[in-house]
Parts: sequence; structure tokens; C-alpha cells
Amino acid sequence: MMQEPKKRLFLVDAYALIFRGYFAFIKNPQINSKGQNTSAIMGFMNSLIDVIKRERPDHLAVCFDKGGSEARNEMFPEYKANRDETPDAIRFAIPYIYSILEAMKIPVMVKEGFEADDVIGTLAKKAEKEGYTTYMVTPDKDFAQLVSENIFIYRPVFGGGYETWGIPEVQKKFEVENPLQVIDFLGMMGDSSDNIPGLPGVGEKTAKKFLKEFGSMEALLDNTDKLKGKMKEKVEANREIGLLSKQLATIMLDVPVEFNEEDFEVCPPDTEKVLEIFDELEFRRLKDNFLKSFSVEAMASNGTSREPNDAENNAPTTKQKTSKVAERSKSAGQGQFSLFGGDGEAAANAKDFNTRATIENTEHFYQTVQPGMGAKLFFQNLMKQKSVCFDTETTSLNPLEAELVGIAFSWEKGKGFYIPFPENREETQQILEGLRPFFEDESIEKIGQNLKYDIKVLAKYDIAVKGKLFDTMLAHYLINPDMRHNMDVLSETYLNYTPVSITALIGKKGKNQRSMRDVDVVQQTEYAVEDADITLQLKEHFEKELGEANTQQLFDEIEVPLLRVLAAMELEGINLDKNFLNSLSAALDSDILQLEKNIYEEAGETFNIASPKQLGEILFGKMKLIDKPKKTKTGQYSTSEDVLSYLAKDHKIIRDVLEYRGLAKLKSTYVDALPAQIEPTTGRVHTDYMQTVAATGRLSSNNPNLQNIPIRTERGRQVRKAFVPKNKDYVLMAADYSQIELRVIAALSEEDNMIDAFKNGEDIHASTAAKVFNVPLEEVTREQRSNAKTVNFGIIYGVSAFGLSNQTDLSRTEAKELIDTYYKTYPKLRNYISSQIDFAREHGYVQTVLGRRRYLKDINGSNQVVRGAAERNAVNAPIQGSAADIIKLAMINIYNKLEEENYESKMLLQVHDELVFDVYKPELEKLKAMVKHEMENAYKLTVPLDVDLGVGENWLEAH
DNA sequence: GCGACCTCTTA
DNA sequence: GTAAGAGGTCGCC
Repeated sequence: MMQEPKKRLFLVDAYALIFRGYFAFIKNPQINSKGQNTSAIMGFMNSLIDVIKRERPDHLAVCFDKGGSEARNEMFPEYKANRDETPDAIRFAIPYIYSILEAMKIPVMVKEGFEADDVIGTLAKKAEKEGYTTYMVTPDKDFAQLVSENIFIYRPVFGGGYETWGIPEVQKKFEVENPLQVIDFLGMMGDSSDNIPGLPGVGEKTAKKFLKEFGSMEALLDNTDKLKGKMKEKVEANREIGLLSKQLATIMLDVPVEFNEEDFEVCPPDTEKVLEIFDELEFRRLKDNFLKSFSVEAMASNGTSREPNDAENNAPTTKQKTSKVAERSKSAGQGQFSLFGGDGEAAANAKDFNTRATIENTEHFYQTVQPGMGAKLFFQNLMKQKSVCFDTETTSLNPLEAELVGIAFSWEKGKGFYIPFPENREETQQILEGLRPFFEDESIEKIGQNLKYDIKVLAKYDIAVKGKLFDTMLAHYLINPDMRHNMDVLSETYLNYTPVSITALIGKKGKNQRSMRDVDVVQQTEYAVEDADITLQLKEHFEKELGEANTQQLFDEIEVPLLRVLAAMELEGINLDKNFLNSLSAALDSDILQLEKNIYEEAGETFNIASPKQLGEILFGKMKLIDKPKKTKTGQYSTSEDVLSYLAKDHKIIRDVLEYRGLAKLKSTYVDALPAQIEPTTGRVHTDYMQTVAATGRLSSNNPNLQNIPIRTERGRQVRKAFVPKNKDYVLMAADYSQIELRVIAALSEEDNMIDAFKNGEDIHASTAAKVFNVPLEEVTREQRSNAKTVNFGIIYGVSAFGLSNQTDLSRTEAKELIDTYYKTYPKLRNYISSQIDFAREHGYVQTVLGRRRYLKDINGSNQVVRGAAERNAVNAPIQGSAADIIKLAMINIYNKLEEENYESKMLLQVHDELVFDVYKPELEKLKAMVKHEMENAYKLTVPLDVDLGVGENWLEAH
């Protein structure tokens, strides 16, 4: 590997990496057949070999603690006193690690009575004088104090990758001028794991503030007159502790160790010995890795290697199959690899490691298609197929920014092809043009997992995906909506096959994640075609099940067509008035600052209001605003809205806290977050609708979530003004269903009293109040209507008297009475509810008007609480789900009309019972009529559906 | 850096 | 009482 001109020394912080390794596997401890927990050894060796492989250091040492720090213990006997017993797995690991290091001929540095930090610090400084650049290999941020122009922190990250901290990184991270100030920072803040006390009441934020203002611990202590209130008292009272903490946090640079260059030189390992130990520990994958890293060939690039850690580049993320969370890491990097070749039978022998088949032990024929003859033959064959599974590989999870890296195709189990694309956009486009006839062929069925993603990516290359679609993720969502639907889970569940992990190829998410572009083409092919192959096999599986569950129609007529609609809406995005939000942010800022001031004054000290824990301590621990404070399940004082609002009328500080919270939330979640989500390539925000998350059949929205933009409060509502039409020629239109869920329950229950109210166009809550409280409609009071409204909604959620009394001013008895009267008023509603529960008990599921099922495994459970929840689900799921079915139908029909009739206007958003459109002004009247008609007639109920339309220059006005 | 917890926003 | 997503803190090392 390349050698830099300057000599490089790597100093490895052994214990820190051992602990890190151990905890990385804490949820999935590595136990070998002898019952030994090898997590710590494995974790440490992974990091060490990774560093060696990446950096090929010529000078290297691993540093250990021995006997703790005499000096620090003398200063402060409690130093590190609160450490838990070292876990057994780590005790067990140490001698092995020593033997492995010995066999690898890696120098070990230990000095009795000193910590590894001090040894490393001393060596780094000495090496610096000798002209070395030193990399301290450690996850421990305390080392930041040692960073200089020649000394860096080198933090390995699991799954590959690392980050280097130099002076600029330390300055940024700790918000200091000089790395030495990190000592002051640590001293002020303290460190619970080392039991360094720090200044009481000073956490990360305050420490940074102090450093900016005073520069050092000493300067702070000399200028306490500039502080005020409680903080002043506390700092002054803890002068000594502050100075002691700083001393404890200081890494010593005068450990009696010498830096003799030759002692640190890296020698070839005693391979046989190393392998012997690895065999004993049953480290198969590590062994493999070690051999590859230390063989002569390892020095040259290795095109055919299947090892994941080869790519060195840092780059953006890759596509992830079903959701933003990468879940394919379960077996990555943990030596669970089976070395068995051959067929699936061998997998059965791999007990203790992995009982599932993998690409390693499954026969497959995956081919990379290169330009030329091969490509021609492939294409001819492709066009002959009736049904093909495909899967795109890209550089990003964000389809708007994703570059195509390759596309995999499969139409026969165990076989498939991969077309890689060059980095050059024009060339990629050219190759794609060759594939256009396939994608745009109406007669070839396209199969995929999460096709919405692939369709969006291809749309950016102006390729439409036509013909019948089969999305395995959607299919499984209908088969079992309560499960997760990412491909790896599906594969393991239905095919008993563990796919190649994406993290093995590109690393875990984070800034060190590599891009699919940097993975070699052989591995790209194996990974991508495997996905297409698996997806194809899943399709065979789900096709049958869809028929059995009788959800075929829902699949063909709702979910699959909707996928295209959502793709279009997401690609379109919505325009945001950034300037407006910026001014809103500034206004909020000043109000928040004022409230902060008030609260500190009322509390008599400063603290973090956003921390429920600190807030609870102040309000209930210190100020004792309440006799018997409510506690959360973790034993903290509860500071939730309903607790606080109860106290608001008596205490100004509570009112201020509530207002502070509201404003802080508004600012961080919406006003500041939304502009940051504007897509640079389009200047608009593009939410991602999740079609397979909500168990009831609703959509969900994320990145950003545009389904929870504030509307209830005046201040919050302002955010909606930031959602504006495309340009001057457009307006926004919002169309929402009026009381759709109540209409659904009225129709499903055939409750005439309620149906008539809807048919007569009555205000349903007032109508309910009139009937329940037995007063004429026009004499219903606000309070009566409000209570009736609460019950109406309560019914939808599966109400109990307890819940109802919590939501209203009514007592438990009054609530019960109200519910009883309610059921007398609407007798069929009660029957309907019990019939739903009975149905669920008998069949194990409930369903919507379109046959969307939700399985309720706890419906016959013996635990009352769990069963109660299942019963409420049995009531709610058909209602919420039917409403979701109806708006989905409406969306599909509206989208088709917009396309067929060549509207300029676009559908932009869905918020459960509302649709939002960018309306080209000349089309306004026509569109209004069309949308209203399609929504109101999407599905025929015995109750009319009613849609309200609003138009305006922004989303708020459109309501 | 990651997950658990708490809180808050919507329909 | 139903269904979601997201931000901040805190404790794990």
C-alpha cells in the first residue's frame, strides 16, 4: 500500500476497543461451541485487523492499562470507583488478546500504575519530536486534548470505515479554540464512567458556554462574579472539585516509557500461531479476513475477493430495500459465515452458527452483463419473457439524488443478470435507452420489492415502468400488515435464506458508509442479482397467499395502482416559502429567550427546560408545586402536558414552561426542520409516503412528515402559510372528507339515527348532543356538543368510561352514564361493536369494506389488558382502515383523470382524510368539480360522503 | 453513535 | 381509548 513520506505511528487503546467490541455484540453475543463468549476478542480483533488492512502501518503498538492510575487514585480515591465489575467475557478475552498480539508480533505497551491514556499520550508526544505523525486508535473522546498538527485520533467504525480527528475536528466538536481546552471541558462537565465529578449542574451545554466566555476552568473560577443565581453559588462552592476534576481529566505526558523507533516496527506475524488461536476460538471469518489481510496478495488489489472490507472510499449511502433503517446487518461481520460449499443440505450442518441457507451454500448462477455480444443476447432473451423481476442499485436512498449503479434482472429461480453502469451520466443514459423497450413494454410484468423506489429512480432518467406490477413488499403488507416487510425478513421467514448483508458491502449507516459505486462489480452482481432472485421467489410464494386471503383485488386495484400515484406525488414535491419560515424562526427565537429568562428567574436557577428530568426536579423536587407528583414508569416526575396544564392556572412558571415547550417544539420540529428538507435539485420538499407501515391501511409520511403539520393553535398554524403553490399561475386547493370515520361507522353499523343525521346534513356532534342530552338541536350548548364530540370519537377508538372521563371534565360515573345513554341513542352501534369483537374472536382478524385484514392474535388472550387492546383494535381497524381504503380509491381515480385529461394541476399531499393540490388557475373550476365528485363517489356507502373544498395562496388559506 | 424514554404534532 | 413520525435528553461505553 501507499506509504506517506512522513513516518506514521499507530497507538491502539486496547481496553477502549475491547469494551467497544464487547458492547457492539451485547445483543448478540458471540458464543462458540465450547460456550465461550468471544465477543470482546472478536470485536477487538476486527478493529485491529481493519486498521492494519486499511493503513498498513509500519510502526504500531497496542497499549494496555495496568493496575489503574496511581497518581489519579492518590488525588481522588473515588476515581473510577463506580465502574461495574469487568464483564466475564472481557476478563476471559485479555489473555487471548495478549497471545494473539504476541503471535502477530505486534508490540504491546504497558506500564504498571499508569493508564493506557497516559502511555499513549507520552509516546505520541515523544514520537512527535522524532518527526512522526501519530494516530491514536481509540473511540475515547478524551484523547482530543492531545491532538496537534502531528497527532490525530483515529476512530474505527464497525462495518468498516473510520474517522480521523485533527485540530479542526476537535475545534468543531468541542467548540474550542485549542485542543488543550478539551481538558477544561471534561473537567467542567465531569465523566460519570470515570467518576470524575465535574462542576455540579454543568453538562455539555453549559461547559461549552463557559469555555466560550472564560476560556478555561481557572478563568471561570476567577471570574465567578460574572455568573449569577444558583449557578454562581454552585461554582463558587465547588472550586476545589473543579480544579481536581480538571487534573483528573488531564492525560499525563511524563510516563516513564521510551520511544525507540525499532521497538514499534511491524514484523510479519507468526501466521501458524495466530491461526491456531483463531481455530481454538472458532473464528472462521476472522481467520479468513486475517489471511487475506496478511497474505502477500493482499497488498495488491483483489478483484475477485468477496470480502466486504475492501473498498476504502467514503461516499453516500446506497438504496435500502424497504425502509430507511438498514436491517440487513444481523449476520454481518460476526463470523457467522459458514464455510460449507455445495448445496442447501450443507447448511443444515452449520448448527450453532447459521441454520439458514446463504449465497455461500446455495447454487446460483448470477452473471454480469458486459457490453457487446453478451448484452445483445441478454436483451433478446429479456424481451421474450412474460414476467421479470428487477432491482436497481444506486448511490443513495434518496431517489431524487440517486445515481444508477446497476440493475439486476431475474426470471428464473437461482439465475439472473446484472447490468453495471458507468459513472458517466450520458453513457448510463445510453445503456438505459437500450433497456427502455423492456421497461416500457406493457405486456411484460415487472416484479420488485418496493417498486416505488425503483420507479422514482428510473423516472429521473426519463424511463417509465409500464405493464403489470407485482410488489412483494405490498403483497406481504396485505398478507400480514402487522409484520415488517423488508426483504431480509421476508427472505428469512418465507425462504429460510439469509441474503448478503448490505452492510457487509458498504458498511453501516453513518458518514463512513461507502457507496454501492465503490463496491467491486463482482460483489455488486452477487448482491443485486441475489435480491432480484429472492424477490422473484417471494413473488411465487405471495401470489398464492394473496388468493387465499382473498386480498387479490385489494392488491390489484388499490395498492399496486396507488404505488404509481404516490411515486408521482413524491416526485412532484411541494413548494415551501423559506423566507417566511426564517422570519417565523427569528420571532420564535426571541419569544423563547424571554420565556427562558422568566423561567430561570422563577426557578431561581438555570437548567435545561427541555430536559423533562431536570424540569421535574425543579418543579416538583425543589419547588414542590404539587403534593403527590405523578411519576413516569421509569420513576421520574412526569411533566407531561396534562400534568402541567392542571397546574397552569396557579403557577406562572408552569404557564411559561408550557408555552416554552410549545414554541421550542414548533421551532425545532417544523420551522427550522422544514427548510432543511428542501431538496436542492428541485427546490421543493418531497415527502416519502410509506405504504406498508400503518397496520390499519393508512399511509404514513416521513422525511419530512407532512401529515402532522400544526393546525390547532394559532401560532402553530402559521407553519401552514409556508406551503405555497408552484408559482403565480397556481393556487393550492385542499379537499377533505367531512367526518369520514363517523360516516363509515354509521354505515357499517346501519345505525339509522346516525345515518339520518348525515343524510340531513346535520352537524353530527350537535345532533348527537341533542339526542343524548335530550334537548332540541338549537339549544345544544357548547359544552354538550364538545362532550358528544368526545364520545363520538371515543367510539371510533373503542371507548371506555375511564378513558372518556380522562378526556373530559366528567367524572367516571358521569362518563359511564353518558356512554350508556349514547348506546341507547344509537343501539345498533353497540351491536356493531360487539359483533366486530365476536368476529375477531372467531376468525382471528377483522376487515375493512374492501377486505383489508388485520389479524389480532391477542383477541382471545388471557391477559385482560392485552385482550382489551386487541378488542379496541377490532373496533377501530375496520373504521380507520375503511376510510383509508376509500381515500386511496379516490386518489387513484383522481390521478387517472389528471393523466387522461392532461391536467397541468397536480395532486401533492395526502393527510388521511385530505388531499392537497397545486392547481393551475385556469383549471380551478373543472378540477374542483372533478375532485369533489371522485372523492364523494369513490365508494358507495349507505351514508353520503361529503367533501369540503378550500382554495388559497397557501395551505392555511386553503382550509 | 445508538437506543430508550418522554413529549408533542397530526388525523 | 385508534393510527403514525420526530426532536431532545440521557445513559450506555
